[in-house]
Amino acid sequence: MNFLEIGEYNPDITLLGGQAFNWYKIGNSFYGFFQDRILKIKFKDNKLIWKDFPERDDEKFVIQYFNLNEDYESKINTIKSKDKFLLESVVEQKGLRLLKQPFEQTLLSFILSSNKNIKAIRKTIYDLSNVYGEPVLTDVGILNTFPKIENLLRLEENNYRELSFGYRSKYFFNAVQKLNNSKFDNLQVNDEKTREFLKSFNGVGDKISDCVMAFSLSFNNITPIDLWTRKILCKLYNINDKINYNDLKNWYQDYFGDLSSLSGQFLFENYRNKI
DNA sequence: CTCCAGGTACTAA
DNA sequence: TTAGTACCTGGA
Repeated sequence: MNFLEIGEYNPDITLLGGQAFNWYKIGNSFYGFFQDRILKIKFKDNKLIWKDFPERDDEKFVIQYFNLNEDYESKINTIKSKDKFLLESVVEQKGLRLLKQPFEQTLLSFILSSNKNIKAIRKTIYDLSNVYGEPVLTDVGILNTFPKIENLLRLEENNYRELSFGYRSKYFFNAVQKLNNSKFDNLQVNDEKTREFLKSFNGVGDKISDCVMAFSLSFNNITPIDLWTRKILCKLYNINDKINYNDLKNWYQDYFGDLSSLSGQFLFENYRNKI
């Protein structure tokens, strides 16, 4: 096992909340499945203990995925001094962090998220991996990776119907083809161009493109607006509930700036976990 | 059984 | 630009 000093960290909220749907908790460890590996992590005494399968000791991947180069503590200090709601959220959801997830997998996963609750999304993505991912031997037996594009290319829309993707089957099928035919080197450079590219995928609208930008592509000033983040603004901050998507997102951006993603995630998890 | 879910596409005004 | 609605399915 390898380890990294990480400071404050809460894997339960970070890995099993609304950002990622590819983690399982087995005992005190978490197993995440990616397109080319299974990653095992455990958190203890401010250390992130990790191991990858197949074993490559790929520390770079772990550091990027968990955002370990950011100054988390100073961000938290800024956020909690913002107002009483943020203070409460930072205390209650202590150790929540943002992830920097691999692009393809994040986009495909969020395409499956529309109009589903988190538990159902996790099940769908588990089923997909279980059937079409590649088996990898780990210390708890065989676990499956998230399928690679090259393997998904062989499938038809109907294969996704069989996995109960429902009306998202067509979106998913089209996205696989499009990902295979697209070049995407500079997705973190220009937010307008990136959003335009993401929304050109069928089944990707405002919300899902923002999720991909915030949880995969490091656009830290974006809070994806869903039912919860909308409810939070309207009830806690007394915003008119007829406000449209972009105005609402702009409100978050104006209020939180570059800490918008992280702040929004704190409010989201805190509100969601209390009901 | 009903209602809802980290929405999107489509249509009509 | 805005409002209304269908959409697959499983969880609560």
